[in-house]
Amino acid sequence: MPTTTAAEQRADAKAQYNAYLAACPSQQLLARVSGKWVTLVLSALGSGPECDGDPRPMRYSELGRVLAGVSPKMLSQTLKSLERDGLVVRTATATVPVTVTYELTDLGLSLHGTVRQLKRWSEAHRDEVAAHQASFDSVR
Amino acid sequence: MPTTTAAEQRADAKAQYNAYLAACPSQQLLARVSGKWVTLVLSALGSGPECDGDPRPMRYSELGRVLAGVSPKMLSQTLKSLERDGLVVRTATATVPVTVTYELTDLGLSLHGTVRQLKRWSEAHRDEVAAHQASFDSVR
DNA sequence: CGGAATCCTAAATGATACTG
DNA sequence: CAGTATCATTTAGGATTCCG
Repeated sequence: MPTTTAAEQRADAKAQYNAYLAACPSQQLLARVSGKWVTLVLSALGSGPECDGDPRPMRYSELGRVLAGVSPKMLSQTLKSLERDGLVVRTATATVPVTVTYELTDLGLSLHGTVRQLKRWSEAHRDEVAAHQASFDSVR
Repeated sequence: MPTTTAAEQRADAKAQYNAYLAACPSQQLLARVSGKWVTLVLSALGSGPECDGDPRPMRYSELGRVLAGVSPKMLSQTLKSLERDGLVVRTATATVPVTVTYELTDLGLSLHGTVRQLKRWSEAHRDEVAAHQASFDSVR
């Protein structure tokens, strides 16, 4: 029996996939940055709780309140990854109950600008997309 | 036994989350549009296989080749959702083995422009992010 | 208050085989 | 060629509990 079957093909596909990622390396960063909570946190820190204000530092619990429904786990996780990427800074003040605030860095602000564009696109074309969906579904 | 425990709290969280989505409705579209394969397909159709060319129609199998590693399932699924959203058009020609091509619509092109910006951001700041990650990790 | 650790569920994703 | 159907797996996400 030849050794050329499923295992090889799988390895091959992986290799090709990695080759594609190597060709478009930004996809990896893009993927990391496109996460659900990443966008939301970025949005909150960049636009304030009202979704359209100015960037300002926010506390952990405040973020938790604004992004209602987020579990502490996801919030920590997201904030930590953003801090690791240098998009936010964490500031801990040693008051009696500890006070921790998160704020966008310049890098984070620049990304927020881009994300904001994507958000604007979403807002601008939401009706159009919805209309397409409706007509598509009605045919089915 | 009171009926106020896990189930209620879960429902409550859901409700709050929905409330937040209602406040920022574009997040839904944003989330749909930020999917891994969505970005990749959009990229391929918008920039050609080389990742930096011009938009042009591509065949199903060609997309499968370019996005090496994608399963037929994910490819179909992604293409169908994009078609449903009105971002791509599917054209089937009744040749002997069927020929099917996918192409960006104007709407899809406009999104591709925005995604391209995000990609550019990723490319431009990749080193910076990597540096931040490295220094962050070295402290830990 | 701000998180870390643990356990668990559901959804996304993928491999594979089969059909028009 | 262009998919669909099914099953296995990975992973994201979330509830809960405890620590500094």
